[in-house]
Amino acid sequence: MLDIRLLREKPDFVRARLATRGGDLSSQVDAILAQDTERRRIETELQKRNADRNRLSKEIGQLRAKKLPSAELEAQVRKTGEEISALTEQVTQADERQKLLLLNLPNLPHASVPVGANAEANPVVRTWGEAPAYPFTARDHIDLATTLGLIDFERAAKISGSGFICFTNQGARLQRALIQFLLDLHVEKHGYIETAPPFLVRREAMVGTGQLPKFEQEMCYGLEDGALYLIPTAEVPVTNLYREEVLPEADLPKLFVAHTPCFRREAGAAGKDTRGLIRVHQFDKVELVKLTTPETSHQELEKLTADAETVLQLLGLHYRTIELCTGDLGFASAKTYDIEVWAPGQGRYLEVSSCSNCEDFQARRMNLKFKDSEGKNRLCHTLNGSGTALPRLFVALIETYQQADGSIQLPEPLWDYLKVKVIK
RNA sequence: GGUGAGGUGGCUGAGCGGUCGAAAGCGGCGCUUUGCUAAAGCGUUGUACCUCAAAAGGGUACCGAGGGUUCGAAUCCCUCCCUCACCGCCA
Repeated sequence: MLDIRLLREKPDFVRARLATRGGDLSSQVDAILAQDTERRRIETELQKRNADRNRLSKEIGQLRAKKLPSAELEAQVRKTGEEISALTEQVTQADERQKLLLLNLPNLPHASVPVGANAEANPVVRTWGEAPAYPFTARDHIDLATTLGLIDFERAAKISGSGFICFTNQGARLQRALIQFLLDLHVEKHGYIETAPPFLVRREAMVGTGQLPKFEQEMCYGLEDGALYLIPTAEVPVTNLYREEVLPEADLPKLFVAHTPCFRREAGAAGKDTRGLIRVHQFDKVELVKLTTPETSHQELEKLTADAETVLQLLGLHYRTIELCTGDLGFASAKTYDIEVWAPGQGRYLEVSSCSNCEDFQARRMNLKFKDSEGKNRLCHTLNGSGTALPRLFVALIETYQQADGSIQLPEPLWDYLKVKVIK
């Protein structure tokens, strides 16, 4: 959510920044400003009426204390009370309209973000390693996993439908080993605090991080009773942990790592990546979240991205890091790096991590603040990034380390976790 | 799921339906005293929003949330949320 004061004071700046995302956001800005003017007009009127009532009621109290008649004033206040009820209703409605409009407006891209129309304009900021070459035709993960008995696609679909997978045997062990490896890495080497948050959250939490209200249909699973939502990412519960709190500045930055399942409808992606485990409705992910001051957030984003990249470096997986241009930026993000790992069996890069600085966009929605050195309460900045998504890491890993005989020669960091060096 | 207790300012903790944004204590900040510290004394100390060109000033709201009663609600009534305790059930 953007600061309404910024919209009021620099509407042209906001319009210009939003325009770089593409689409018609200017008319939304106009609608918000009109609504804001109207809201303030009614609110000021209401406050005057309230002041009247307070004053008159006090007078009535004084008259009564002196046993003097007060019926006339009482009639007057009763009338004022009716006006107040009507105005209060109007203010509530105006507030709600304005809030809804603001909640549906995306974040401003950071000034450093390259301007571009879509994903084609995303610059590659660095590349690590090289795509491995094979003296045989590289097989894809579906082939490998099925042959080795690592994943049971058919039976998962039988019980849950398409888009669900079941890791089995060494496949399940490999995923568990990866989770353990990732958590240990981020806790022990990168200084994150491990958290194991709820997988079901209230609506407010989803609104706080920006999944709602805009993406209700496309993205999220809600429970029938409407009270709780299945998290699409650990970003939701973890970023919201300190919502509605004022943190001491000395506590920042706060660094969290969490392993959770993620549940996604993927309604907007029908027909894409339907086979295999590239795009599924439920997957595991190790997520990194930071709560910082505005002064350090962009530097923390660089570190967070580097922390995620370390995963791929340690596992010896070729990857590239791209920066999302303005047209490809997510709703809540001011700046995002995507990390894409090479999948030899696919012959393409797969997004395994998306590292974003949401600046104060989420913090304003969730009322997350810190007390600065001068004692003023200011909004925190929030960041998140995958460290990393499990299924796609799994894909890249087995496709990269496949041998001619279809076995998987695991990289050294996983040996202790999996207790074997080769999956065959 | 059942029963009971309770949710007040940074914390502890008062609060008869009117003068309560809220006593008192602690903590924080400032000043005085002091060579320094300690101690003491005095003062000050919430958030959001509206108004104002800005500051100053003025105003409104907020005592878990939302409704209701009333001329007037922290105070009375209802619903919900949450916390704590005990019981039941359960991984």
